[in-house]
Amino acid sequence: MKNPLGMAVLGLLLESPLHPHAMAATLRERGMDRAFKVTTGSLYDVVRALMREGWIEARETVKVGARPERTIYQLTAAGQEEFTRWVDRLVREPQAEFPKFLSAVSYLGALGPAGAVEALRERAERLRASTEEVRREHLSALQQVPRLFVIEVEYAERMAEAELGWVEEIIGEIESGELGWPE
Amino acid sequence: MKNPLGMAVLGLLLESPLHPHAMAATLRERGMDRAFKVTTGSLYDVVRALMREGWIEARETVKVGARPERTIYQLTAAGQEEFTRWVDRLVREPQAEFPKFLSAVSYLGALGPAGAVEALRERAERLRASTEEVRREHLSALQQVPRLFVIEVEYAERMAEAELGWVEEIIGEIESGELGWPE
DNA sequence: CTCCGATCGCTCGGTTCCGAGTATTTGATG
DNA sequence: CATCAAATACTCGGAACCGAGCGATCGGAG
Repeated sequence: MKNPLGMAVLGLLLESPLHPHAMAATLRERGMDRAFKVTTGSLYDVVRALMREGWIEARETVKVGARPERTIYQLTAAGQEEFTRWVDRLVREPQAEFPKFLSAVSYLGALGPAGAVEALRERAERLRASTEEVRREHLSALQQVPRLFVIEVEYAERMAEAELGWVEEIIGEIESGELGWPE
Repeated sequence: MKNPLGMAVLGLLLESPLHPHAMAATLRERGMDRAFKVTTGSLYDVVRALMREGWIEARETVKVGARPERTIYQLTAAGQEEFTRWVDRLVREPQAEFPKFLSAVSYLGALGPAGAVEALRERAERLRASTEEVRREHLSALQQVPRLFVIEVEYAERMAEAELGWVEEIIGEIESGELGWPE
């Protein structure tokens, strides 16, 4: 049980029992698919794993018309505890992450000064566009729910700003020649 | 071919032909295992995939004593091109990433104000310790190689600082009551 | 010279991931 | 009322991932 989507499922079931499809729909509605990778295949795997661990249980299986059955799951007492432990652990312990940009920057030299500037500029542009959109949605979300419920967006925005700042700075240093280009 | 480890392999082979085990060793020596997830199993899978794509080729298979054979791989012309394209693409196009902390922050509310502060404090502490260590290694690396070759560490440090700053700020806002705790 | 731990180099196979596919129903449109 | 896109709900199997394990060699301590 390492997939954070499992945590998201527990978090949702804390509110009310749901069937997997509804979980995915709810996560997307609330924009939580920015924080959790919500893919249908993984979702059903994760739900099965949560069952194995005894953190959730099937409540009923409903059949409406000739559609596929919906199995509705609910949290167990163990699942409630686990949810809190899970959140706590992930907040407490920084995990080694491997963002793709970090990999790419390791080989920035391969692009040559001009190529690097060009590519970084485009990244900066895209970064500005997407944070602009996030900010807009964030603002409108704040009209409807308390700040604590969308606090992760503040974190995401802050990190995006930091990245953008760094990218712009490096562009400047390449252009000014301050960042030497050996070999 | 999505695994960034493939890009790392191409990057290494740009310098000289190597066998997989040597690739892993080199990546670790240079501290690149902070930017790439280097696991032996995946490495051999990735090398096979690069072969399939025609970006690398087996150069020779050497047998020393009764040890397992070492197959030495080298870059093809197509592989060289692909390497640059790969770096360029990852620099240009921000990818949706799902850091675990972002997931956890989405459910920060579950910890309650006191629990959240406690957990965030510990994270801050660990963050400070690990960045301190990275900074030390970075400084000593700079004595030996040009800045461009370890530029990714500057990025990592910047991002770590941003995260730490945010965490400390939120701790403050929880304690001051500025961040309300509904429900 | 004989252990023993470290290093060398790779394979194996169980898990996890995940998108394409399937099959139905609902709702809107002309 | 016929049609078609969107929503409903899940299954399936190939691909990717990755750590434990394996069998050998080397270097040094006693």
